Amino acid sequence: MIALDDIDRQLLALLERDAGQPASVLGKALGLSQPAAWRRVQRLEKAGVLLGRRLDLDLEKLGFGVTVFLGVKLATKGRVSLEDFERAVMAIPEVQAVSHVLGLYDYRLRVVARDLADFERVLRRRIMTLPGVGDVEANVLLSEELRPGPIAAAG
Amino acid sequence: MIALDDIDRQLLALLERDAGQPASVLGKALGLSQPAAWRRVQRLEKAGVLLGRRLDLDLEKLGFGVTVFLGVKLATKGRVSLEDFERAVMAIPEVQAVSHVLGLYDYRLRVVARDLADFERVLRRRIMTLPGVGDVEANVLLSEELRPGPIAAAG
DNA sequence: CTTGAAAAGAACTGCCT
DNA sequence: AGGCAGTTCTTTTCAAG
Repeated sequence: MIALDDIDRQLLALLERDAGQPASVLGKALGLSQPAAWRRVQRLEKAGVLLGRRLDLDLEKLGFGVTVFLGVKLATKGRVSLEDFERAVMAIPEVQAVSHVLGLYDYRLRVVARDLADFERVLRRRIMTLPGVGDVEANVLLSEELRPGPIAAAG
Repeated sequence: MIALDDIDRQLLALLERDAGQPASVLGKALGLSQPAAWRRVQRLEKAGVLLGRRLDLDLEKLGFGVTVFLGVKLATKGRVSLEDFERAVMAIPEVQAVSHVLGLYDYRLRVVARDLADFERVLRRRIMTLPGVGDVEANVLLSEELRPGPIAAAG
């Protein structure tokens, strides 16, 4: 954790909404000169707070009409099982996120597919055959609302 | 859905890894001139495939040490209930994502908090008191691996 | 921490193939 | 569709207060 002042927080809040803004625009909004705003962004990057910029894509328009959240319980949970499972699950291209969690399930996966038929194929051929998989629970995504980031809201 | 050729796909795959790359670099990697690469990016933005660029932040370094996935069942599920719930849940700053899903739960939430004590406060005071909330299931995030995006992997 | 200037580079435009 | 040349704007470094 690093020391952020109010201006850093405002800066991150602005960038959370649109990471493509030039330093001149950020500076104007914050009452800073363009180089001053630029240096703040640089400092946050070097401090490892700002890891990078990612694309926001329309999955539907790319042909991925189905997103499913999976909860996965492992049948066997030794150290080797976890590593085997993680390696195998990351090799499935449709798996967008693998979260190791504590609770009723051991892993939460975010999986994309062209449609439900395609998802069934992935589930039966790839997921259910993963090493050590026990119970699997699925939630099909209907709609989603995302917040720009934690600073803008919870500052 | 829109028509993308191979070059568009390669372009998106590159941008998924780092959305801050200049068109000159993208062009070099694709065997195109800088304006040609730039025009492709513009076209994808106007087509609505590329929605924008988002920040990738280190939540730990920002003081959000805890992330929890919540599954929420509603007790009453009329049209009004869903809308009431969605409006109320989005007003909680710690809630980073609200996903309306089909399955054992009605909603999946992604919640951040400073620590577990802070999370308990959010859960008891904000989440459990939401209109219409029935069963709630929690998974505490231990670690997470994200893919850069669907194109790089599943093309 | 700021300004202002200057150089380098990226974005954008128009014209041409 | 792509390339080239030129203009505008941003980024980046530097000198200095």
